[in-house]
Amino acid sequence: MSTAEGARARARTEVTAAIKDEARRQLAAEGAAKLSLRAVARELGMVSSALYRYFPSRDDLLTALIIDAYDSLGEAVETAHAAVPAGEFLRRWTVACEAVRVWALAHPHEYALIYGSPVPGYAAPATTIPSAARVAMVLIGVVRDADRGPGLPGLSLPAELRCEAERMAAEIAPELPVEAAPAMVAAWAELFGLVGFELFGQFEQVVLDRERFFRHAVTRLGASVGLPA
Amino acid sequence: MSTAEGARARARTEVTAAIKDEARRQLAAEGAAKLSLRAVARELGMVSSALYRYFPSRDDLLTALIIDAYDSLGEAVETAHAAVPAGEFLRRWTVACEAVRVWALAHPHEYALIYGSPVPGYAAPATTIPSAARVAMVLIGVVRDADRGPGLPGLSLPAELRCEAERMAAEIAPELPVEAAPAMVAAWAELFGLVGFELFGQFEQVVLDRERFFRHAVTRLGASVGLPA
DNA sequence: CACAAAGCAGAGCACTGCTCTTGCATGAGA
DNA sequence: TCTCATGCAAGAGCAGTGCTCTGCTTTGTG
Repeated sequence: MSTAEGARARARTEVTAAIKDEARRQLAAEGAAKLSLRAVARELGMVSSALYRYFPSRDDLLTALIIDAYDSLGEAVETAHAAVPAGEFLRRWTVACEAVRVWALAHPHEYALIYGSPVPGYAAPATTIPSAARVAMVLIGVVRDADRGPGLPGLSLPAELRCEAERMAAEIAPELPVEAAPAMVAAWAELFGLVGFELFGQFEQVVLDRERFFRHAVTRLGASVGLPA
Repeated sequence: MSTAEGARARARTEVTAAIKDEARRQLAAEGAAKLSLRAVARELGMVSSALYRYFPSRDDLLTALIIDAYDSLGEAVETAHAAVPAGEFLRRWTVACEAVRVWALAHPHEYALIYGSPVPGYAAPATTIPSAARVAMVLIGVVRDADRGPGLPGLSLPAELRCEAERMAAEIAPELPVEAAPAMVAAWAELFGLVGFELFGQFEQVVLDRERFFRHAVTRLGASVGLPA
């Protein structure tokens, strides 16, 4: 009665939030594979079956955590990027990329949840797409602004890819020059390739000064999508 | 007595191979998370506890499969690459990259096992390193040969990265020019970023003509490490 | 040929996700 | 204000998991 939604509904959202919090704690501590509904329930002082009133299955709980992780990463990147003056395109780009890396190092298990191998038999529902796209939107925004501003240098685009590039540009970033679309997607993949390799141990005994190397790589990446130095 | 190693040892290696084969079958069918020692034993007509005579734990079985997967991928890339004339550097590069993609699409679960998120609490032993390095060795070989041949164009290398680049070059590819080392590592990460994104669904509704896009991306990648067109 | 070692089966432990029934407390309408 | 339906938690139980321990049988070898 204290709120418009009624006491019952409010209690429900509170318990739901508490479950997600505890699940996130266990996720950070042990990883997605060891996330157990029973353990979450135990920690919250309830019985395991009670959790199924809030999440119909373990996968649904994971989906909720996935969306939260995408949003957490997206917000981190957006705020870091927003602190850079709009005219410094390359710095906007590198700062956004570095925010991805910093977030990933701070939340390795959540990163693995969203960018690692998908759980078998689990298909991420379409609900996750908007949250998942936030990082890409920031990167696209930088290139779009640079294109409107000083003008992007013409990127090469072989004839056989023209058709696909036009579709890509039309579908994901209508304001982007057609030539930039494939380069953007490739840069996007390299960014997460770099972060994933560092996080998942592939750089062990290969790259030691990770931060410096990463900064160099994303700077080159900015140039590869046509950002002026 | 029929062989030098003795009948007992031979039976042991045969059973070990049978276990790995069945495990690989289940891995391909259901993914690493659903690989169950009991199911493997059941399919082989033995009891679960008997498996522990061959693999001390589930993780040890996974390690064996990981090494096999790295070797399978490495061999696929090596043979595809060997079919290209030594002088066509860019084609050697793209063929090797495309072999990675083809293998990954044919063995998605094994790819996820070696390049996806690591199992929590599981650290890949150093035994896996030689097998894991085979793909990188092929790529390094192409750039090395191109450098000895027509000469690689000078890649830019900021002063602050010089030290790390020298260490990287010395440690992983002594014959490589120092300037090429960071570019190689970045290209390596992008290659697996691209393949991973396609395999793990990140390209859904973003890239449709995957093969064409991939070919374009790895061609650009070859140029980025200095290979002449 | 005898013996020790290797391999096997089976029971059992402590878990997991998930389902079903039962009983209780509480919020909402008469 | 009282009643009643609804939301929720509890607990037992099912089928499965990785892993261990105890005996028993097979088998290669000195």
